[in-house]
Amino acid sequence: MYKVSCAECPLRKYEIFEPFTAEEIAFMHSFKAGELVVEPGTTVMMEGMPSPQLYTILEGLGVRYRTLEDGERQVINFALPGDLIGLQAALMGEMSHSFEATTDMRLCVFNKNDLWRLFQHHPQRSYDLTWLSAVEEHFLGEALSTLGRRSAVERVGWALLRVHARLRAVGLESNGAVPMPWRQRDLADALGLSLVHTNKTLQKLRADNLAQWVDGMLSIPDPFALAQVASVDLEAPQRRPLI
Amino acid sequence: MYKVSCAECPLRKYEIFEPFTAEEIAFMHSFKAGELVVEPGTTVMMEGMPSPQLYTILEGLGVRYRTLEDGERQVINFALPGDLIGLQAALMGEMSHSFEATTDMRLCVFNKNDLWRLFQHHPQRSYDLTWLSAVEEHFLGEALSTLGRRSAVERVGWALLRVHARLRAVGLESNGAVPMPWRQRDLADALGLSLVHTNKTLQKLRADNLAQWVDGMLSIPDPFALAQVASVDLEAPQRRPLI
DNA sequence: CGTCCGCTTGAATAGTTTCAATTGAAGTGG
DNA sequence: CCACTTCAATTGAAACTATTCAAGCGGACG
Repeated sequence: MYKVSCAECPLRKYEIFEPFTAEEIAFMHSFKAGELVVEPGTTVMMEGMPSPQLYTILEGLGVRYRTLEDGERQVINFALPGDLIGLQAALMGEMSHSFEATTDMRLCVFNKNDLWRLFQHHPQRSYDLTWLSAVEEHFLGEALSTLGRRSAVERVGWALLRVHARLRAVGLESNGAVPMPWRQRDLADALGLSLVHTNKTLQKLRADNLAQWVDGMLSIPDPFALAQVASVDLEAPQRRPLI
Repeated sequence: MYKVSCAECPLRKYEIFEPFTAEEIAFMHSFKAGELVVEPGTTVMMEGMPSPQLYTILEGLGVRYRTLEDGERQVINFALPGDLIGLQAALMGEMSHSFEATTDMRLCVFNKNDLWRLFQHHPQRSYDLTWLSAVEEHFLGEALSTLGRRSAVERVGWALLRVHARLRAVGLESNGAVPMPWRQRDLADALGLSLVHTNKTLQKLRADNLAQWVDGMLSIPDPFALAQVASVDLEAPQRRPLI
């Protein structure tokens, strides 16, 4: 664990919209407690457990999931750089889902005690935090409709389009492809489908050249065509990292 | 539209935990813009539309839902007294779901412009708002796992238990029964099941005397038995109204 | 070289949807 | 006051989608 310059911290992204005051920059330095580097497969936060800390993903990809009574797993969503992890634990006392790193990951660590300090002295930042929470709620609502009312092809197509767009938004696209390090098992658990059926659906999309997901890389030759097949509205607002 | 005494406003519930200062009470009076009374079936907020206002349900029951491209409807959740409606529109600019009153309803109206004032001058209240948002996220996660990984009996059982508990929590239980004014169609759309299958599942639960939902009233003779059948963890945290 | 893991395949099964039609209660207009 | 419409709940049967079970394949790794 070591301190890094604020320039490397995603909090800096704010500057695009509104420059920081000297006081604010000083505050953020004090807010950031350090960094955490973890290996693939590491469970960073566990459902039901309290956590004294709050994280922002600096680098790497992960997955948020819940475990059901019968041992089944429901993936809540995939986590990308810029995502905030552990707000629930900070506010509610304990996490309602687990968080696991899928690749090597570098996290920016904040102390949950400092959160209250943020609310007291930085209304703009706390407003943004609430905004972030509202955005999360929005995307969960979208996921809910997908699981509730869509066929396998639509679910898989929707998930690939969303993940692709988000990875592009955080600048992880190269040569028209984005990293997709998760397993078919993860996608199946995210979409409420069996592994077998997810596999067959992926093959269908691959055969029609609508989406290529091979060797941990995903490319979507024609997003509009895939959106058509998956009945997805491409115009829907995309998530953008804030903190 | 007319002003009501603060004693009638749910914001007053805070006093249970922490007395208001004179300044805060004055602030809340200024925050509350008035009241809105609507009839059953009224769409209070529409997905995709901005809204200059923010509501708290004082009385009555409603439903939050999204409409999909193909016209299908996904119920996000059922809304009870104490629930905050329209935070998304206030923060993100537009609603990601619609809100409709199921029964006669009385709403407390706030102006979205005042929200920023809240964040600036009342850190405790804005913290609570974020907390509320985190709780909402928690319950959406629970709904997501239910739709993704559970059978029809489990879904229906889960929904009935949750709604029952929430209605009880806001004091709407009488003679062991709570009001359940929604239609089988609404429940089906909430659970991602067909109407026919929802109907047959309800009948099964009724036959086994696990849940009686007739004439708009719901009673659950033995919650533990139902929780058993539905593989639901009764110990899971319940939502409590905050604002 | 053997084991593990992720991906793939086929066949049988089960759960859920869709279609089509009926009932009863409540509301509407002549 | 009675036909007529409407809406929610209900039923049965047929069709289908997705799950489960079971097995095989290939690459990675010790």
